[in-house]
Amino acid sequence: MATTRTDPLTLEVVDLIGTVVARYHDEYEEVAARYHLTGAQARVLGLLSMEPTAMRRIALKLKCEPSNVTGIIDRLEARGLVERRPDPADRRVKIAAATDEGRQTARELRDALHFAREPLAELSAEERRTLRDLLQRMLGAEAGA
Amino acid sequence: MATTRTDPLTLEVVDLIGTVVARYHDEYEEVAARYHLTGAQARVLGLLSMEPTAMRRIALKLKCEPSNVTGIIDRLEARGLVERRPDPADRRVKIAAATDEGRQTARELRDALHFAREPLAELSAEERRTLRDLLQRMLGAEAGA
DNA sequence: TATTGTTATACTCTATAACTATA
DNA sequence: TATAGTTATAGAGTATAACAATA
Repeated sequence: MATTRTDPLTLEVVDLIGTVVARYHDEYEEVAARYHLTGAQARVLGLLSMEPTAMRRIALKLKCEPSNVTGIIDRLEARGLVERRPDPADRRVKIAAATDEGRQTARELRDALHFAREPLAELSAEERRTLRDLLQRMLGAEAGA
Repeated sequence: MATTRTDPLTLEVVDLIGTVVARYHDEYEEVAARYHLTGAQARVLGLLSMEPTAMRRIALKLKCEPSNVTGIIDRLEARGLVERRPDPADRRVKIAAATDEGRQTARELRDALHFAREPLAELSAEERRTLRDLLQRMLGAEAGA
C-alpha cells in the first residue's frame, strides 16, 4: 500500500479520473444552462423525475441543509417543473414531485448528456465490461477498508 | 452507435462514472473544508502551487469570468496563501503566485485526497494499466468525433 | 482601439439559527 | 419534546456591465 501512494501508474490513473470528473461536471453544467437551469436545479429535477420525494430526503441526497432545498424547489415550482404535495400520512411533510413538463425536461436533459455515452461507443462490449468491473471494484473497495 | 445509446452495459458504466464523479467531488470539498477553504479556493491554490499564473489565465482554467477570480485571489491573499506580483513585461497584468505557506497547504491538500488512490490499491498493476488505457481512450475519443 | 484587472450589481447555492406547525 | 419545512441572514461563486490603467 505504501508503494501505491506514489506509484507513477496510480498517479496517472488518479489524474485521468480527475479529468473525467472535470469534463463530466462541465458538460452537466453546460447542458443544464441550455435549459436555463443551474446544476443544483437540474440534479433535483432529475431526482424528482424518478420519484416524488420529501424535502428532507432531497437534502440528504444533495448532501446539503434542508433549508437550501426550499429555495431550489421554489424556483423549480415557479417555472412549473415541480409541485409540492401534502403527505397524507404526516401533515408536516411536503412531497416534491415533477410535473409532466418537468419530467419531459428531465428526459431531454438526460438525452443531451452525451458525455461518457458517446466516448464509450469507442470501446467494445468486452472492454466496457472490463471497465465496469474495474470501476465497481474501485468504488466497492472503501466499504471494506 | 445507435445501440450504444440505450445499451444496458453502457448505461451501467455511465452510472458508475456518475458515482465516481460524485464521490470525488464530495471528498474534494470535504478535504478543502478541513483547511477552511472552498472548493474553488482549493482548486486555484493547487494551480498556483504548480506555477504562478496571470489572473486571466486562472479564469480560463477555471472556466469562469475573470471578474470572479479577483475575489477568490483576494480571499487567498488575505490568508497569506497567495500573493499578487506585477508582470515586468506588461504592466496591466498581475501574476498570482502561491506563498511558501500556500505551497505547503497545497501539498497537504493533495496528500489528504485519498479518493481514487486508496481504492486503486485494490487493483493489481496489470488492472491499473488496463483501467488507464480504457480511460485514456474514453477521454481521447471526443477529439476525433 | 483593444486588453487586463477591477468594481458594482444581481442571482444562486451554501450553512446557521430561529420560527411554525405538526407529531 | 422532537421533527419537517420555512424564514432570515450572511458568505461565497457566478455572470454581466462599466471603469481605469496600460498596450
